[in-house]
Amino acid sequence: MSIGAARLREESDGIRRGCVLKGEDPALVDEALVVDAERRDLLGKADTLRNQRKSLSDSIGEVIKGGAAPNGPEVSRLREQSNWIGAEISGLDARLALVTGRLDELLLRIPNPPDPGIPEGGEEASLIVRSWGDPLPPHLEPQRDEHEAWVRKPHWEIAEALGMIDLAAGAKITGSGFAVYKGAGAALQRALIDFFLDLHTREHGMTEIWPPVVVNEASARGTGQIPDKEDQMYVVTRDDLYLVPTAEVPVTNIHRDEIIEAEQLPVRYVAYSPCFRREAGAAGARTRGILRVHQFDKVEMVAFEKPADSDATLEWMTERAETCLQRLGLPYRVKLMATGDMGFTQAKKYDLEVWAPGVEDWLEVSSVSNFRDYQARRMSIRWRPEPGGKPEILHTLNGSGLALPRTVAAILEVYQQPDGSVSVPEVLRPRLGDRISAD
RNA sequence: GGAGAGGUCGCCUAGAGGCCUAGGGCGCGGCACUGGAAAUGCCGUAUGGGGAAACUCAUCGUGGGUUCGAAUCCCACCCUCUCCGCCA
Repeated sequence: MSIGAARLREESDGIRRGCVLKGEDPALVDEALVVDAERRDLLGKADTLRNQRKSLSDSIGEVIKGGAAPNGPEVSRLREQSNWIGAEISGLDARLALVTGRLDELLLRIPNPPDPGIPEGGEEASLIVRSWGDPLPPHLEPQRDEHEAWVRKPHWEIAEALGMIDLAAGAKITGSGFAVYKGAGAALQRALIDFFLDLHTREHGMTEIWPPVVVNEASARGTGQIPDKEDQMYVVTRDDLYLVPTAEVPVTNIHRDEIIEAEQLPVRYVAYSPCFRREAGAAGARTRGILRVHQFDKVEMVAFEKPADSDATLEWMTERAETCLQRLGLPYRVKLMATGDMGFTQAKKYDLEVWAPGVEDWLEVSSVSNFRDYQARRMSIRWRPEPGGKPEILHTLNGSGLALPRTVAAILEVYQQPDGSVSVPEVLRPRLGDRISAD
């Protein structure tokens, strides 16, 4: 994904400022402008030469049709001229390929400018915009319930006691960071996926997608996993395929290189998929248990919108993710990410953090982003504002709704009971029964 | 995996080195005819790049090659269909 060359020329000041806000070097913009100018210059020259060669070729045809010998002096003279122009074109093409490659490379390093009005700064500047539910204030007696005076356990202890998650088995089968879900643990996964998909399709009107979880290079490139986050992905080298790190990759690529008619918009998908992430170098207290694993499950929302609608859709999509947590009765807060705290490719992003009273921490369970035209440009996903009119790049958004492991962690910690069992959130009871207990 | 056929404009199809700046049909849009419509006729109808514009360049699955010149010939790959093999 990237800024387009045309936009670079038209909005260079804003893009420079975006670089500063996201901690990138604004000089990239000027460098890219220079390379772009060179590219257009070369393009013009090569086009003119091609035009000349075409005329020459045509006249060779004419002359031969007029009776000249194909190997006679007249034809040979024209052929020679054409060859000479051809050599020039080859030279220009070679330089053009070089310059275009250089431009692409520069454009890829220019971040999507943040929307106006987003708090400036790093993580500390990110803003809690609202919260829901009533978590125990972490700074007051976090580990004790004042009525029953029992110690809240972290989810890995609960899960182990109830035989729901077997990390050791996962490590044996595959390696560290792969979990085996068992019994009620497995059923909980299935129930949550089912619940989220039903909610988003039946009540939120999204279209369910069940995508491939292995994708080709073009798809990985389309959503920007290549070259940006290559180290994050598992690669099937024998077939040049990639295990998806999120359903965003296959689902967004559904419409790569397509023009969507205005009346089809908005297109809103929801997809469950397992997600595979190498998480190279990640380890530590906040990754314990199932908080950060190499394979996890997630239900992802993906939207294709008219540019004028993407602001509203970001809010809508965030609320749809919040609905998941509300129905599950899990207290959470919504964080508006500051300019330096969001990713390279997002224009605006909200994180949903659920309160996990056992580990006394806020866990990120959803991230909802508006990419504006940044992602769609690279994938050439367009829409047609006027029937028969010129296609324009549309806007894409996506958001988790929700990621399972941390949701499971929060459910276990919030709904744990003094006797070691876990009561099942109301909405899951039709699928799971009232209670998960050891026997 | 093996053998064969094929991938051309939104869809169907013509096209077999220069007449392709890709023809025809369907669909779609406009206009004419009409009281209104059907039918009919005329015109228009891909995408991207460059250019103020006129215009120009690229793209006939993708990438290479041959040639003065490639939708057309050669090579590799991808995809679809049929048959065979294998198989949840």
